[in-house]
Amino acid sequence: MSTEFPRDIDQSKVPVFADVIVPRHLAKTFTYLVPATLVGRIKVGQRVVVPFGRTMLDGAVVGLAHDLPNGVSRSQLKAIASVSDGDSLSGFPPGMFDLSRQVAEEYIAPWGQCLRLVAPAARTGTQSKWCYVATPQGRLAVEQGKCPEGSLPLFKRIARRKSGLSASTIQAARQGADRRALAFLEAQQWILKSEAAVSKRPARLREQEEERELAVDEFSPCPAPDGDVVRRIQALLLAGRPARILIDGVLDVRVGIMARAAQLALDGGQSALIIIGEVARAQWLAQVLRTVTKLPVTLQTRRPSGADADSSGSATPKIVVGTRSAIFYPLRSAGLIWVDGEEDSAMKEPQEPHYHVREVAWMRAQQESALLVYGSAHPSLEAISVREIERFAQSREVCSAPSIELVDMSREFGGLPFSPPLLAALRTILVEQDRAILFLNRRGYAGALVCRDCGWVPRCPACAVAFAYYRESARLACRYCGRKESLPETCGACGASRLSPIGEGTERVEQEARRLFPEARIIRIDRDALRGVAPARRLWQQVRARTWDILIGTQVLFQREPLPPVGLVGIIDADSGLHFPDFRAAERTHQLLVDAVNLAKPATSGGRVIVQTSLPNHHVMQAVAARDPARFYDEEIQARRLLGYPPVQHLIYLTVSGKDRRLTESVAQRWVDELHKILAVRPAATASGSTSTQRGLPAIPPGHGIVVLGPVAAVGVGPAGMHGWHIMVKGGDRIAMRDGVSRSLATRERAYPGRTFKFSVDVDPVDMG
DNA sequence: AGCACGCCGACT
DNA sequence: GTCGGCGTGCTC
Repeated sequence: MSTEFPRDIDQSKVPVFADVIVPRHLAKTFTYLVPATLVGRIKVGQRVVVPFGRTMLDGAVVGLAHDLPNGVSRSQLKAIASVSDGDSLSGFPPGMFDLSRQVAEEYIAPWGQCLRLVAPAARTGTQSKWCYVATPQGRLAVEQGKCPEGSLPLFKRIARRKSGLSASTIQAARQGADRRALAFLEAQQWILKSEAAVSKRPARLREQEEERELAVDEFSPCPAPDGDVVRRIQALLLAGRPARILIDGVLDVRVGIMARAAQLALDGGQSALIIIGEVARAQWLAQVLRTVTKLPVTLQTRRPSGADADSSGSATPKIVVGTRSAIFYPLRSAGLIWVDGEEDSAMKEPQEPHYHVREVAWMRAQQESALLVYGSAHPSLEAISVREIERFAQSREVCSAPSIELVDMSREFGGLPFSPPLLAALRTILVEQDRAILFLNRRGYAGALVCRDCGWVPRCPACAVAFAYYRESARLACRYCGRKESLPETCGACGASRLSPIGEGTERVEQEARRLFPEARIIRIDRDALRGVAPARRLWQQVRARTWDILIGTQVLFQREPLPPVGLVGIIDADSGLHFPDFRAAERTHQLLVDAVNLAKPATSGGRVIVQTSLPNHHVMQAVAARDPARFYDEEIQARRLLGYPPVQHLIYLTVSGKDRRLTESVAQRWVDELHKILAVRPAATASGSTSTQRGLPAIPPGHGIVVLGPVAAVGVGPAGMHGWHIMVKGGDRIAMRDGVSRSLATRERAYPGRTFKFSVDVDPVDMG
């Protein structure tokens, strides 16, 4: 990818050629002539409309030159059609053009693709609501030769697309003849302007309806004390230098501080940008902030559309609450950027460019000299490991935390979902007419084997992640390095022979609860139960109305507004998430358990949490039971250091996909080979313990070796008939890895043009596989 | 990525 | 016979 710095040139010399990037998955730039009328206006960073193939595209100038680049002759060049301006001269909100370049470099994505993130979507993309379709009478008329010559090409262009041609595609291009042709065809009713097949309106309406239902009144954020945090925020906002702080605390405390911080920013004439993972949470938070601060709050849960986001950024300071893509929201002066729940996997964009809000927010904060706040009840290891970060632990008062007990499931109760202590606690709750939440960790379903007696799980000796269990082939395989093993007969820890797939038996929880407590009102909230809009709404209404005694739920419990605390939280299978084949399995489990614990009332009001686990000595369980997150973080960071995982080292996850399984594998293998050459790495085997030495390679400083793992077959993802192979690049030298992968990607795409193979890159992957 | 050109199966 | 599926190729 050509990511050389934009160059400006001596404007006095003409003619000038402009290098333009377009919003497509194309890594290269395209050269255009600068028309005499625009010579003064075309600068690097200028947004321009250019003819591209048969259409017009919204691109950006990334370079200027007096000479033609090699390989192109002047005759094939087209001229820039116009500059897009809007309120800002360049057509981009201030700083956003540079931000898009940083994102492109950091995440190894075509710059043009990143442009779409920062350019208000007025013309870019095919999101237009309108499209033109040919009418039957139009087709007939044209068949009969009634169509004038001038309008014929346009009609044919529209007619050949069954679902019609997007209005924006034509609109941008319609000048002179095309414009007249379009008007003529429409007047004759030979074409029809109609709403595009995928209309966004129903979704938007639904969201608004849901927003009205949100139970904001039940939530009262802790009023932010004029304590250390608020004073520090105030000082940092005034300092006008980029800074990062981490606020580690429960939601009601965070929201209190957030409201104060936003207020302080606005008092100082600056805006506040608040990012939160889930749409429903963003809606809830916007409502809460409106109520608490009495300030204007804009909700931005989708990419800015032309209507709302003017290109220069909003002139009056305001509070913007939004989901992931709102990190690119144009604001004139963002003094405060708050990423709430920075550890949420929703902070990672699943499509190209695979940016992470935690990092993009920092890029933006640096650019705008803003204060960046990461807020979380259980910060990621990445956030706590940021070298210069100031951390404020706003821990719950000890008295406001519930009492927590661990129940060792490895020695008791023969596979029943409820241990005697949990049963007893449930009975008490029902007698006292309080409520209980039974929490299930469904993530464990992903298929590992576990010993029913001691909780041991077979793991890959090299990667330390749980082996994935393949029932059909009766094998174990490592999702990271591809190592395969046959099924163990007996448990590797205790020698028992009761190994079975994780998750079996948890379906029985609801059944069993109903059998044991026939008089209790029991509802279940999980992905299956929430399928469909109407059932989901009904269920959430029931949850809010508290017409239940026992609520059985999975992670989806945390995706909405916070639930009112209950007397008892029972965590049925606390350790099942530990066995997910992901190096973050323990971290995720810790987060979930902390969230589950926070569903309970304070101990002073009788709040209890019962954690059922087969691994009571695991650092996650110990940290939760002791209400001491440091126990978890200290041990977890040690493990990451030992195994070379983030945040100590870095990962880049590569995927090759294609139709033919074997061919795709060989293409992936060649990519691995090339990465070895470019990165001068030892073969993966060396790093994982065996002893072969590669001759002629430079010595790698200890701790900074880069390893390349794979290719590993992808498991059942992607469209049917496609085969994916994953490669993982792992190492300490982030820049070298990024540059190497970037270069190798370019050669791969050159070596395999066309669509036979698709290459994708995910820097700092969050969910793998 | 889009969008068009070009080559093979089920329909007026 | 052609309408329309989606497999390659190109975009300054």
